[in-house]
Amino acid sequence: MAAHVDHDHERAADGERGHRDVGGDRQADRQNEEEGADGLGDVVSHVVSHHGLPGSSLAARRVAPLAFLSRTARGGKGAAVFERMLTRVRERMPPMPPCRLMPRRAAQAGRAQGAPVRQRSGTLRLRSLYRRRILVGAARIAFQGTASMTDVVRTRFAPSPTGYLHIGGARTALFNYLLARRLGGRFAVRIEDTDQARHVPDAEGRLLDDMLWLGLEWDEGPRVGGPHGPYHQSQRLEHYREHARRLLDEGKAYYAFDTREELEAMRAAAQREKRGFRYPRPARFPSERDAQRARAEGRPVVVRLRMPEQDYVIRDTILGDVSVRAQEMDDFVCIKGDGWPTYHFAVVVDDELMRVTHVLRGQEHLINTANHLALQQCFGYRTPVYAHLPIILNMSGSKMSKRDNDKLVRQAVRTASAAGKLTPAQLAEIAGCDAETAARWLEGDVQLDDAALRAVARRVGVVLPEIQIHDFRVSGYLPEVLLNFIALLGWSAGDDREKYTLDELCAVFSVERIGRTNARFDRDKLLNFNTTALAAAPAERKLAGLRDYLAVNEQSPLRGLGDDVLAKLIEISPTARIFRDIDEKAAALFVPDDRLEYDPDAVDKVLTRGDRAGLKTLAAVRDALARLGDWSAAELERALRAYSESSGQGLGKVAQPIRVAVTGTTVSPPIFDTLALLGRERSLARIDAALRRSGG
RNA sequence: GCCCCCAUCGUCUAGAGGCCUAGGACAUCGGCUUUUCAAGCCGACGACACGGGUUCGAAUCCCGUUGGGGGCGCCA
Repeated sequence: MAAHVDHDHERAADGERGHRDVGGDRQADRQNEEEGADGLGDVVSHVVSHHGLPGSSLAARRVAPLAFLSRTARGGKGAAVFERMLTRVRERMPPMPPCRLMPRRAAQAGRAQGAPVRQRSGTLRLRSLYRRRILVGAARIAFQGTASMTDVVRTRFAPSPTGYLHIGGARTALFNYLLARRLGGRFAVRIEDTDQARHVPDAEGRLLDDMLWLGLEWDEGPRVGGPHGPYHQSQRLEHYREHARRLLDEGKAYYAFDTREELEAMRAAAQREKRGFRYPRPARFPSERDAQRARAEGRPVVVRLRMPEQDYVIRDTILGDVSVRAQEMDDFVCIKGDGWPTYHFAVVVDDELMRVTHVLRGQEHLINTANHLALQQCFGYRTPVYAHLPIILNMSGSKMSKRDNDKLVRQAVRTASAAGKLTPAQLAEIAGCDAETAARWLEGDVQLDDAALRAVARRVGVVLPEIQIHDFRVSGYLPEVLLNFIALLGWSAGDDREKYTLDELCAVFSVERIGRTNARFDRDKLLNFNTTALAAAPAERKLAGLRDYLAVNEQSPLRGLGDDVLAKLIEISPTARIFRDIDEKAAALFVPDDRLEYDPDAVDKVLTRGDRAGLKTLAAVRDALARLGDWSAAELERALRAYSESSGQGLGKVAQPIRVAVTGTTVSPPIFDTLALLGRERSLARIDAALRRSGG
């Protein structure tokens, strides 16, 4: 039973593509033109179709040289050899009986009964062929063949403006940018602001600023315009309405009036019966008048696509062919109750209208693509080239998201509350919201906005890990380093090289070299990258970077310092990993003397502990310093080294008490520079204050 | 629950059936250096998830198991 033929889903074994009628016609035709009717693509699909049969590895071995030859196969004497080998491969491989797509379990049952069953998606076969690069030649043709042979390559980044740009989004943007640059095409940004409920004011500006900070400039989009605008979906509603109208008129879509509760109940029922949910399509579609009546009654009115009853094959450049069976497809909503389009609908309409040729996006969109193929089919639109990027996970293995930070802080707040250290009223005040919102946040019902979350985190002493691009800017990373690092998440050039500038990436990037496995975001490695880059960067770059860091760190005491001082700070911090290191190390130098805070642990460890040896040293050194004529770093070093030698203690024993006395902590730039920067008066005053405080 | 994708050191990865005793980078550990924090230098540890199959030969091709991830919205 497993292998019986279902005429609707019959697929000829010699490589006929499942989505022929999804705009695949044109695609297949053009490919054939490229390769010749009996070209490599044909052989490959032949092999792919039969790979499950014995002798397949033999076939693969035969195909390898064919692929190699394919470059010379179009004309010249290579063609004859190519043809001969082609024939031999075909003779060895009889066509496989047609079969239909089926779930894994049915396939297993079929195989057990000895039926010829092909693996459901064919992805594995394609993938393995890709891996051996047998297909690379063909893949390149397929990848460019869909559109780029006749059109200029156009990629887009289509973020939803709900906050800052995050790592995954940045990588998507970067890859789209690189592909456009590599193929001499254009890169557009489109704002997908179709969710009125979740509209976050200002989010778009922040997102775009983050992109610019990274150096990702777009050819078309907000702020710069372009020939296919407007580039905000909120300004394109006419297009969507028009398109929906078309589907409605042609009977390819229909009105539906279900409430959320009704839908929820249906889904729950499906779950209970252990089947996937599909919207129950009515036998007769509601009329325009029915829709008006429903509206008058206050019922929600949406437009659903009448999903064509067929399998879809997503031809993905990275993943290979991914099949989605008809029974998995649903009559999804195209137009929401508020009259705005859903993502699926808007994306298909806009990608066509904006002439997008290549779609690179996260793998979380992979299955959605089937919906898009269906819509393209209904409109008669062509299908862009798809490439779904592996997902970036955080180190714990889950998807990276802002929610993690929310959770982290919430947990800390609960602990603090339980210990009586934080009252609900205080929480609300810190977060800058009313008590009710604060309570709801504590329950996990809502998320705090960025500033509020930061404020609360600071209060409960939680150091937030960087998640969004902006976080890395605030921490003091170099944008070019972050970009370099992100590029390596899921992509490699195939050699041992790891350091690239954006221009260099443009030159070597290729979609074929994007991997299929999810990548974890390794902060330690990024830190190392930044450390190395910072050490190697010219002084001007570092100064500009530090300025940028200060621009987004309002509370830093280094703010407002002149370039000469900042340059000096950079000079005396040659081993800083991020700009925050410089900031934290030098901060104490720039707070007023009477506001200097002493770290009790530092005071205890360095000054008072062990019979107050540190204080004694400090007092002795103070007098030596006071006698100095020239308060320069060089002179200070000479004096302190001389003292350390004459007193028979290591320099550390001398430097640390001074350090704690003048900075309040055990960490600062080199002690000589620290003193020089602080100046004679303030240095001595701070030392005196420290001696007084500790009763020295 | 249903569907889909994925699988090489702890992490990112290289790997085109024989060049693999599996390469590089980060992390870790040990040593050196050292005025703090760092940084630097030298060295070590460390992986083909498991079970079948194909093949003279498998990290690589096939099947299965296990594990991980994603989707199942009037979010995108």
